[in-house]
Amino acid sequence: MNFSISEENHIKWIYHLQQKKGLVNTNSLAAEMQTKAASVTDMLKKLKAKKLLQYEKYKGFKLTEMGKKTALNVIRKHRLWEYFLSVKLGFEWEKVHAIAEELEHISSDELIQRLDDFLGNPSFDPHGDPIPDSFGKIPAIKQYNVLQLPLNKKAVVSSVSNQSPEMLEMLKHHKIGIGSTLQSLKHFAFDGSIEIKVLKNATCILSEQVAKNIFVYYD
Amino acid sequence: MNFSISEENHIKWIYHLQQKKGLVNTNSLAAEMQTKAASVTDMLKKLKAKKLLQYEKYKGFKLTEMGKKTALNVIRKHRLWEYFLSVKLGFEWEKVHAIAEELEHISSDELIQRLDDFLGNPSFDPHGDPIPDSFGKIPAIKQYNVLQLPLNKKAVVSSVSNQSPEMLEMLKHHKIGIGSTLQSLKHFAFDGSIEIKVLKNATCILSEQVAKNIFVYYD
DNA sequence: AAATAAATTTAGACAAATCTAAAAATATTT
DNA sequence: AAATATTTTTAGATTTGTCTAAATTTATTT
Ligand SMILES: [Mn+2]
Ligand SMILES: [Mn+2]
Ligand SMILES: [Mn+2]
Ligand SMILES: [Mn+2]
Repeated sequence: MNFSISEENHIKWIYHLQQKKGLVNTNSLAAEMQTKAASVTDMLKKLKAKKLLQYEKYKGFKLTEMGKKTALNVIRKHRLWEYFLSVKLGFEWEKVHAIAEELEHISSDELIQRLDDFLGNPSFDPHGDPIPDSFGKIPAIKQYNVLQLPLNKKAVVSSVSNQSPEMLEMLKHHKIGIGSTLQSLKHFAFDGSIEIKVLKNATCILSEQVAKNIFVYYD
Repeated sequence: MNFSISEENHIKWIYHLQQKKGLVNTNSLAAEMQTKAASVTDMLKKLKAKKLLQYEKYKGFKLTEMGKKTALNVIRKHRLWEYFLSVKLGFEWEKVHAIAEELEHISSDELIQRLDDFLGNPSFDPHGDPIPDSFGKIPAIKQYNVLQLPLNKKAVVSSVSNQSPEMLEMLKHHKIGIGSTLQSLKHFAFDGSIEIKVLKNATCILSEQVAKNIFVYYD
């Protein structure tokens, strides 16, 4: 089934708030989406009619299985596009969200499947959030700070928690980016710095201050 | 200024029909866009109010300079996305148009600039249509059939006029695609076939039947 | 120059998505 | 348990984009 942009946005936000707060109510959804409670009520009725939502008036609401599946598909598209914008087009991380907010509503399933493959089936978006697969399954992969990484274990950079220009300059210099594979080679007790090998590139030293912002995963 | 999806689609079609037929009228625009004449009239008034169109009722209409610029920007986005879908994601050519019809309405200018650079600033979309630059200028580059290409001149593949699976199989085998650089080395009078070198790849022979479908450009 | 045909516009309706203001239901306080 | 506050829903309006059917204008024939 195909849903409107507004329907998709509502479903997605209900999902996010359900995850974060356990339950959602009309006012908090309206606040989050920068709309009015009356508009939310209108949409709730529509989503109920489309069987995306269990809803009894005045009693609250929550997504049906189909609603969840729909939400996860929008989230999947959002995060894949964010990864594309960041890794392929070189966008700064704070700019990708607004653009992905539009791109997530492009409807072609084949587009998303091909994009996913083109990107190398990434597990996390540039903010470190997991990317659901085409079944809506969220990868059960843990992220680690690079400082916690076992020595010599190959791991993939999934996110960086500081995206200042200074940090970007440094990462660029070392040819480290989201999706880079690296190995931790040695920890130095003297200053907490670590030596890492960036696969297909050189070995380098990262200060503790830098390293604590870099997160990786491995299987 | 930002325009709605419907406004952008109308502007784009008026531009196309203006180019092809010299002038556009209400009925032909309605037919082309699969809508009704009355709906077109409504939109014409809106576009006039936004100064995209010169329009006097019953007298006809045509785009203003600003209207043309807007149309060319939508066309630029459409064709860059088509190139992306075809060359980067490997879509068959007949599928890219429908998806680009949605993607062309994503509003970020920076996105398009970065996409253009990421794609290597292509001059033609996969159908051989020229891609306007960010000023709306259409490249004054001529395309040639590969059979007409001067010997040893390096040229870039811009389009292929037959996109059957059999043709695709053959091109894939020779590692020829949109954006490939090649040189024509020799013409054989016996059967009209040509020997070409695909840069960074091997030399190969193309039958006249294949070659007549391949178009290239050079500067 | 009428008469007729074709193209275009208007009038009025409808669906989607939103809003404000008022009413109704539920929750919290006294 | 009343009174009050909060939350949610309804009623009715607005904007955008579309439609059908009728009216109007322009073009083409007789
Ligand atoms: Mn969105
Ligand atoms: Mn994100
Ligand atoms: Mn379109
Ligand atoms: Mn095209």
